[in-house]
Amino acid sequence: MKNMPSEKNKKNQIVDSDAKDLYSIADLAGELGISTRTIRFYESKNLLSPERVGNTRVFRKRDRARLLLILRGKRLGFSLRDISEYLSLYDTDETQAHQLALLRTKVDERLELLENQLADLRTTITELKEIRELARTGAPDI
Amino acid sequence: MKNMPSEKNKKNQIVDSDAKDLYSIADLAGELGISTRTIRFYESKNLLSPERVGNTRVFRKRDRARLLLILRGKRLGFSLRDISEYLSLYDTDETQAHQLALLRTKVDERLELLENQLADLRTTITELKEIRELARTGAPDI
DNA sequence: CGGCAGGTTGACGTATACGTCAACTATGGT
DNA sequence: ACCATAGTTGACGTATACGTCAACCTGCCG
Repeated sequence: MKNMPSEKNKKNQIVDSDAKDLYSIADLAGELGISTRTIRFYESKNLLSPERVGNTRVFRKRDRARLLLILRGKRLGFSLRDISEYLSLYDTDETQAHQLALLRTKVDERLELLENQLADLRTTITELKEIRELARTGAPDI
Repeated sequence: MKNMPSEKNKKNQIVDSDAKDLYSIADLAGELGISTRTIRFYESKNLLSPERVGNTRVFRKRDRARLLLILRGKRLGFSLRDISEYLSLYDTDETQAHQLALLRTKVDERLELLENQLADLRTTITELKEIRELARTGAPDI
């Protein structure tokens, strides 16, 4: 992932998120270190549905909280599609029973994938160490 | 007062003010038949204080209600300065006692002014009728 | 390697907002 | 007539938002 323009971040670091209840797209992008372009992209993927005042998006606290969830999900390695499914349950299931079940399923899947990758990586490292040891002791050609 | 561009009104006539709680400057201008320029002018006269989301004004229902009061005051012939004084009391006096007293004072002043103008107009009309009668009967030159 | 999918970003034309500096209109007073 | 005031409006340069159409980057798979 590429770095965002630093002047944009610098411009918005004074945003006091605790006191505000309305945010522009530039406010959120600057605060969270993503581009306005990315926020609009997420909306096009139905991850976000901010209000429009005139033609301009206006975000409420709950939109900001939702965006924070999206970013956290991404950091944990979930796809936007997974996150979207999760959030659509968040939107509709007041008891959150199905939401928790889905979350466990997704987390299990993700853990399994990461553990497989970890095992692969360990295997690769072990094999490389073995090859290095053979090269050092002058053992048979590989 | 000049007419506003009719295409602007036409564009915004579908605004459902009862359901919304946030308005853009163009929303309000279109709905109320004034220009965005005039709304910004009122703000510069401290008659209005809308929120900013980013650099953009966002108006809440109470801002809209306040703007309606301003326009009503103007229709009754009050100056913007009078209206501003009235509204500043509206902002600070929860019991509205001073507000009502000031309103009565302002209305009395306005009525007195209008009644004086009415008396002047009646006098002028009476004098013109007298001159017309003299011209018709051939009485002494004026 | 190439292809694909996911995710992000860029280019760009259009629209609207903004603030500043004036200009215009109407009214009243001298 | 001129001047002052109140109220509105215009011109204009700047900034940012918007949506559309691509392009780019990364990782994975065959």
